[in-house]
Amino acid sequence: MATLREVAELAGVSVATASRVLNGSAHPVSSDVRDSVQTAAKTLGYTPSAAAQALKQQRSKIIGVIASDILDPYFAELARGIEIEAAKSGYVTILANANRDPEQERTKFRVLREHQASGIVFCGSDIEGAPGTAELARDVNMAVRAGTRVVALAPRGFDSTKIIIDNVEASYELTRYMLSLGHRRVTFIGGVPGLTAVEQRADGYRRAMFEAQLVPHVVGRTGMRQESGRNAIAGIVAEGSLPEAIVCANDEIAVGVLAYLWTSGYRTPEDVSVAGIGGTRGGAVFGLTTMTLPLVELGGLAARYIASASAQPSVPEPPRFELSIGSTTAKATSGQARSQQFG
Amino acid sequence: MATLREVAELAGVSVATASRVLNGSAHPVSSDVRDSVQTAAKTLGYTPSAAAQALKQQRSKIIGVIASDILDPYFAELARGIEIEAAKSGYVTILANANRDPEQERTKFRVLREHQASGIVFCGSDIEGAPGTAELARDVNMAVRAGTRVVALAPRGFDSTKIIIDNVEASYELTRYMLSLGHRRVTFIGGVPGLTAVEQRADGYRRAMFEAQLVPHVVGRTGMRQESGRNAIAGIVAEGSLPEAIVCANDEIAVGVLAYLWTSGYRTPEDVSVAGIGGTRGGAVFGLTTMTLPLVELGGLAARYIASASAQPSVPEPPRFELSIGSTTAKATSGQARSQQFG
DNA sequence: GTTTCAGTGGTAAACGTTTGCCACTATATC
DNA sequence: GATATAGTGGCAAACGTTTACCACTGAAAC
Repeated sequence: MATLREVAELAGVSVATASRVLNGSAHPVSSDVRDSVQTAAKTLGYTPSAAAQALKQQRSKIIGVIASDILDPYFAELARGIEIEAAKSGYVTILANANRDPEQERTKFRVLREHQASGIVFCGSDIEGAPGTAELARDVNMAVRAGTRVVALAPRGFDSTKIIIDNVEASYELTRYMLSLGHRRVTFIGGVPGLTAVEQRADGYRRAMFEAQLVPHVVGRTGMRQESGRNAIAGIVAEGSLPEAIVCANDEIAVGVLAYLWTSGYRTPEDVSVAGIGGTRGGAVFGLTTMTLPLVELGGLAARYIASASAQPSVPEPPRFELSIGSTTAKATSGQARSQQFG
Repeated sequence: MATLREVAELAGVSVATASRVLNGSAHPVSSDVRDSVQTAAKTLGYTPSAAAQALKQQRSKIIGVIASDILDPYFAELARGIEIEAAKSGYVTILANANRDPEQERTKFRVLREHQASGIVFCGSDIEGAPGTAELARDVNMAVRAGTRVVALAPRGFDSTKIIIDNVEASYELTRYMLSLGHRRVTFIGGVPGLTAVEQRADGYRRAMFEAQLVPHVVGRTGMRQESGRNAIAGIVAEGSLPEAIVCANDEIAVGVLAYLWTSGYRTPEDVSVAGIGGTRGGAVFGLTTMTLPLVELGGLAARYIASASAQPSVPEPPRFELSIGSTTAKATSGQARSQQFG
């Protein structure tokens, strides 16, 4: 690999000048010298050493992403948004999966710092009382004070910049929509116990239910994946009663619920209305009613914040959830209300 | 951030010794000195500078991943496998999405090289005749000769190490399974035209059909996503005829097909058998019959090859597809054969 | 005819590691 | 007692950049 020195020699200038030409600097360089350096670089196929630059400048053009579960389209879309926007400013994205485990998050965070990442984005919220949470918070707070840009895209118990969507409102709105369709027996399904984002969504659901003077039912908190939804609804069906409507903790769970219902001979929305929260692309194919979020944009916001040249970039407003009505929800039928019994 | 020099001073030794203790070296160090260095490092919260290490050693512990589409679970699982295995050896994974565009792949490849990645993994095959393919091949071949480890997990027209699964056989086997169920009108759906992996799968399907003296039908080559499957089957239904069985170019397409069928009142496998290729987790929830591949392991293989300490690591055998029979395929019924007409 | 200054280019000192080489000690070998 | 050798530790030179500082030129300002 050609180095700056070789380019400088070929162009007949000093490395300083070559550096100034090749890696944008305020220092002026005459246009003929500039040209000769550029042709020399092209001839030699010069590639700057990111390592040397990082070492010298004490920061590298790296954005770290610590995701809860990259297999969940919600995070995959977020990661993609970050990557697209990062690439525009010449940043690369280091992806780390942490499985919602604070210990793993901490390890990944440390590694990211070793690589002098300019910024680190946490995708996914924390779990109340998970061991290692306090230590992670300590590390993050220290890094933030040291000038590393840390962004959380979900509720987190540390002092990072926060671009956080309103989970409570999302499920509140969605539940109210279900109620507005005439459903009364509305169940909330899924989620990881203690996961802040899920608790918030459950809270929004409960608030809407209480306001309508209905009893909330929260079940199947066995995870955030499609299987969880499948298992949860299987459990409900096994108990012999189907609610009129189901609000799922996320889209994946909702898709799992649909998969079970459809393969078991139930129909949506005739037998039961189902909705998700998240707005991933997967839901769209199933015509899922869901609270959507522009995920790619949200990721982009975080990347742009980190890549921003300004010393104190303004924190962007988080996007808002929007209700996207699909074909998995419909008005309650009188038959529905009578034929089934609420657990 | 504490540097090695600070640690060395606190421990009362030279930086050389500190380096030898903290970053594994063959040079022996007495255990008491070793201890004092380690405690000093702990006290100061020493974090090695990956940039400095990369600069000095001319390679950094980075594995680059160039994926076709990170939103496709197939690649997401692969990426996850790479990440898990990479992390075990202290490597970090840089993820780049290239949308199957050789120009983008080239850009990402260059950036990865700037960061002195030890290795780069291409996930996803190339598209015949796509502009920029030759230039990408030139760059890759140059990098390979320069000692960068490049691994392709799908058919590719450059001289990288290859860990490539047998796409032809996968669809051949799957098609034969469909035929063994008694189906005669078997259609192949989906895929990106010219995408090598898809062409291979289509070829395997055709071979099986020819052998059974049946006319192959390949349709709906509009992409690899769920939407593509949905649209393709919608088109087929609009033409008024449903095949007895459908082999999809990948699992995502198959799920899209199922989504359409189920939401349109068709039943699987009663009305039509559907199968995919890939073995992503998503398919499992729908009970999809599919040719599965241990994707996480496959990714791990690539990572392990790159992280290998040996100068000439042996190239691992690719895993083989295995038929996983779900609930979306069944024996042909006599009614099926008579009631419908093949386009 | 000075002085000032914008424009341009070079010199050299970092940045934080790793590692080849040398030096010293203590023990083993002849 | 001389010599080899294993064990241990330090010195200093890189690795490829960036950038503060200095130097020179020519034109503008006085």
